[in-house]
Amino acid sequence: MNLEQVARRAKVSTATVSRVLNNASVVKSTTRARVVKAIEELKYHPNLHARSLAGGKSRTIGVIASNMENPFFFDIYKTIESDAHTRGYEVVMANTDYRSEQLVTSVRLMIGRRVAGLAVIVSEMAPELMDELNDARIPVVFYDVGTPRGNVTNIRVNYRRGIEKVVDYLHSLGHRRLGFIGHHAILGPINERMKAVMDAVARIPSLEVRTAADADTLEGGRQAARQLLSNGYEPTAIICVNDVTAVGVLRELRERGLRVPQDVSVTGFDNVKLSEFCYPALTTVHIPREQIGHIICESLMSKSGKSAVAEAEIVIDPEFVLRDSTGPVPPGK
Amino acid sequence: MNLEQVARRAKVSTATVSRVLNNASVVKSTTRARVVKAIEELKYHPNLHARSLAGGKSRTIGVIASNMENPFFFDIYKTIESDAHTRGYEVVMANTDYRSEQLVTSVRLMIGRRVAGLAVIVSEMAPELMDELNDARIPVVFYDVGTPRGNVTNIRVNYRRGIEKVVDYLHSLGHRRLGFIGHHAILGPINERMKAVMDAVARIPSLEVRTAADADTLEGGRQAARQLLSNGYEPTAIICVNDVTAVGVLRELRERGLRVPQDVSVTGFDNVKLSEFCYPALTTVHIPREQIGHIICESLMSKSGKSAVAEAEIVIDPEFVLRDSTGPVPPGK
DNA sequence: TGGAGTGATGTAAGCGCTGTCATCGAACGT
DNA sequence: ACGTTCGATGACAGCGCTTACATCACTCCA
Repeated sequence: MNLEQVARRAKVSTATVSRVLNNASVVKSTTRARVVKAIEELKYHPNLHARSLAGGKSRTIGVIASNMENPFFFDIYKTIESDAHTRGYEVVMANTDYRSEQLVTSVRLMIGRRVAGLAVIVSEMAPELMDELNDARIPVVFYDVGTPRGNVTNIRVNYRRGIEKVVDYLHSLGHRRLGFIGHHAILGPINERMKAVMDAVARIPSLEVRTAADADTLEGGRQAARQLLSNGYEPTAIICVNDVTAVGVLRELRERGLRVPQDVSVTGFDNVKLSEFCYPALTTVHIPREQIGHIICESLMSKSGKSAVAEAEIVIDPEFVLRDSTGPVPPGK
Repeated sequence: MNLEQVARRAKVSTATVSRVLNNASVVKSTTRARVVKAIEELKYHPNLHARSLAGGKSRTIGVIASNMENPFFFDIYKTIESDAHTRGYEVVMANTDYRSEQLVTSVRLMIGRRVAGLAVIVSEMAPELMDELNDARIPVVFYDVGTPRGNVTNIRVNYRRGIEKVVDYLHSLGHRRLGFIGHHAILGPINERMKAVMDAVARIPSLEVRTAADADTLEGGRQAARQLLSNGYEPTAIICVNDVTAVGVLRELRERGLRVPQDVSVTGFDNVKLSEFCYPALTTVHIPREQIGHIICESLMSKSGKSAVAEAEIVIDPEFVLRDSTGPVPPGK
């Protein structure tokens, strides 16, 4: 079922059918009606591949994230999708699961699809891959990628400020022995986030911190908590890299008979919906996901218009959110 | 950057480049090396649209779900994706957000992309849309769509059995006044699931039930609970259509000072990871999402091979999972 | 009355691939 | 020495669209 058959049935040329499909106003209304009728009768659906190929544009934007299971990323995705739709764009998503080969595959897939723009929401990305993307002349927006290269917009969260707020608050409650739970991608002193944590703690001499890591899933958080508490270390407060992980930690503590916040305080990061709904509700740091989604989409759209916009860095300041999972250090600890 | 330029640089024909790209073994290794070199030097990425168009196949399968935010659907999606990848297929996803126009749009988009197969994981679908899909000759697998039409495989969960197990268990604990929390799509006596609930309750004369609904989100569950409890009704047990909703209900009960399970019992459905991690851990019904994902993928693959396989219905029997959110009816209730 | 202007439609050349068929040189058997 | 076979490669016709550009029938005004 193709354009030509529709054209034949409506007794017009393929160009006219194409014009009808693309809402060109030049078509006479009686002709248009004939064409529409033929389309319906034949149950015709335009071939999007042919369209993209012939038109030289795909009207599609790609979103690559490291873990769509985490509602934080999904919220960003949803905003992008909604914004894109209102502008007549489609969105294709790819999940990398924190695997760098998967990231390479996904990026190439997006290039192959000739997406009109690409949002990359992963914490780590090889410089060569950034170059590859840059050479493909695809407008790109990074979220939270350490050191971007090329003509891209990079959106960063001031993680440092966020973590400082958390550390300061815990310190004000009298906590001294802290735990930090991250995930593979960010553990290691090279990582910006990891450094932020270490620096925030180092500012206050009386503070001590140990770290543990796993993927940012419920189960991962639990495993990491187990690991953190396994070698006799008894933190009075545990800082988590995000809310999902924190919920996993909450469970492990419960299982060990440790009450939150009476025995141990726990903090999350992101302020996803779940952080309000778990028990106890998490003290966390809000990151405005919708705003991030809007910025990404807008930036992508403006870039695909002009040829070469100067690269930009956008920094977002997170807000501290006080809930029920934090409390004063237990007496005698 | 296209095939021709690569061919020119490697001093071969476009056909040979194409053969290299598609791993045809007929190419002499020295020629292959020249081509690979040219591809790398030019940073060439094949245009997937052209490939699909010329090849007449897309090696892509589509997945449409009503709410990817719910980990239940996402788990199915992930399994499909992983299975598809091992077979060299790509996956594109679409989220309908329970909106029927969005479903129509998504289905047409998939047809337009000429996907090799399509999984539709939504509870409700207009018959005309099913016909449209059928006419497009795309292999389709439905999950949990009420009354499928055309040459499709339909995977159903024996919801009836699942809900009976829940109702029977609550009855055995002495509960009489029940609440059921669904979501828009399933409320209304026509719906299979709704009927299952009503029938399961009707079997036992002493039982009474009232219903409330909202979307299957944390917030939606909370709203629905509020609605259910707003008009003086005091159920001693609340059955939820899924786990996410149940976690929302848990929060509302906590806010009202009602203890679970001492004052009110709550049950979920699906047995997503979160159901173990929330507090209290949910008594629920397990639905094997990975199995469903595997079946979907396999069915799709086998269909795209043969021309017309007989339609099939696969029914999955759910299992009752006892945890901490259910207990005996409070004395005097 | 004739040419310019205009609105509606047709013609046809690609877009970047794949896949069929043709070609060509080398090795082989007789 | 000559036809045969075969492995390796090239030529080229599409796939189903979009989009200049051409065309054609009118209308309008000098």
